[in-house]
Amino acid sequence: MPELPEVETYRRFIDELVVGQTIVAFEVKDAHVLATSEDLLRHAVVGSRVTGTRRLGKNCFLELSTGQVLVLHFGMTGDVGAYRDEHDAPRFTRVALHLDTGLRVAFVDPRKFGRIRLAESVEAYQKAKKIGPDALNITTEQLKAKLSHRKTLIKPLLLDQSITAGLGNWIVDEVLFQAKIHPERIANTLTDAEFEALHEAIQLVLTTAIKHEATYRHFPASFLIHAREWDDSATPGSDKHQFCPRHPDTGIDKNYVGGRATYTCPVCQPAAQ
DNA sequence: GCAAATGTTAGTCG
DNA sequence: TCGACTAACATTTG
Repeated sequence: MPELPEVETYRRFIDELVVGQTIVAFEVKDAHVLATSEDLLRHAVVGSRVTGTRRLGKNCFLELSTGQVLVLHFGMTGDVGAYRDEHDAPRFTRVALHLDTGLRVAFVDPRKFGRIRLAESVEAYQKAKKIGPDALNITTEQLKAKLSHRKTLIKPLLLDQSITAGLGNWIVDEVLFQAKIHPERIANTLTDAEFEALHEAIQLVLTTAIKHEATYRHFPASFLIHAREWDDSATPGSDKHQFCPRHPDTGIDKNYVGGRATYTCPVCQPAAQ
């Protein structure tokens, strides 16, 4: 789940629950998700107050009263939850922050690709990890500057967090569909008009997804996402929602681009020459 | 039982 | 050293 809109939704959830609160315990149920040592994390976090939250791409930050930040990355299957009693802890809770109010905030991650770490600041982390501008803030000019000299496929470039941060697999498919650009187009063949369309589509898809709190089935019917098999309303193998929203007679193609499942409309997104 | 999965990154090869 | 590509990570779900 966690691409930019999900992470923004998690951030808002965390912001409401923990800003102003003091963390009284740092409970580790599975140290696999820790990218900073447990001792160091506990030392930084316990007794600190959370002064604010931030987000950059798919990373969520809790700003601590010590000046440091706790960085949450949710991997492929990360989520957040809140509970009060141990027996209500969500399944796959890996780490829990215990607040002075008695509430516990859970970092939930079945597949354990997510990570929790400590950083000196959001900016330091961004620099160290070479994370590009957030996809909601990048301008058409910046996008063009980073892509127009590249000789490789556009889709893997859009997934590269150092170019712009926050776009994941389904969002890139949706963006390319909305911008009517084939995912295997070579980046340096895009026209100015296509860069404009790309930028506009990024804004459209992200703001729409955040507005619906990343609940896919509430997205407009004009979105390609309804063709993805993991949409609740489309069972694998069925032909429900398998057609282009703009061309009811045209089936959506599924392919692999850069090793990732990729959905396209053959009419809207003509193949690269 | 088998296939697929929303992300990242280390390693390899030119 | 950089760019491009692939495999691997760990586990659940359909």
